[in-house]
Amino acid sequence: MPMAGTKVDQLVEVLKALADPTRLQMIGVLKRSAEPVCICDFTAAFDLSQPTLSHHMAKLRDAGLVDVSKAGIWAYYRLASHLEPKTRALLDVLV
Amino acid sequence: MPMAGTKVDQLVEVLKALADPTRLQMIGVLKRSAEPVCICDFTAAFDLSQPTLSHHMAKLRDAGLVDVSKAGIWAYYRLASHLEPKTRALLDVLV
DNA sequence: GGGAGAGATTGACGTCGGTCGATGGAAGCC
DNA sequence: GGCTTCCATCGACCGACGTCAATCTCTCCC
Repeated sequence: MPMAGTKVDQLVEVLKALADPTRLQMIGVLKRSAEPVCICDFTAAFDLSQPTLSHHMAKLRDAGLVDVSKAGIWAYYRLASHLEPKTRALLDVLV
Repeated sequence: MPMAGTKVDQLVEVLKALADPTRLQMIGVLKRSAEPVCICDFTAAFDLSQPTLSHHMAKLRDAGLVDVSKAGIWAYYRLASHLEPKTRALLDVLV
């Protein structure tokens, strides 16, 4: 089943979203966490500015890897619930 | 088993090598092909210059994804035989 | 209303990455 | 030796990317 079902460009977009140390670790945190995570949790864990982390999270969101739900002041992020099978398998291998 | 065994940076290096349409398709060709493939085969398949394809192949080689063996004028590329389990699983998911 | 806090957006800067043309070997053939 | 072929390397160009400071938006609470 060689590259069947998913177009190359779409797969590349997911890979590019994951091909960054910060974003890969963010996805790892989200995948291991049962609870949604807010940006402020990441600013405490990573030594990066808040805009930078927000930018990384936007990349993950654009790639369809995470869902966000705003609750009051906070934005809660979690792993996307409707991941494609190939993307899901990819994350299972990676983190 | 969250991110166990492989350091994040090493994993990111592999992901960056795969996060390009040309290289992802090159890996697909190599993985599906029982025979080693030379650069000239890629120049026929892709609409890119020979230096560009050689550059992409070097990236795959630096990431440890492919092996090369020179025979006379030709350079034969194949999927690396000593892939890490996680990398192998990654390629099985992708292509 | 006014202040405070969380997060997104903007603008800027430096670096990295993909691409090409030109050049440089190395091997085979006349 | 001289020519051709395959591949790697170099230099250059340009767009994309990661990062930050500054600013904006929105919500909550006094």
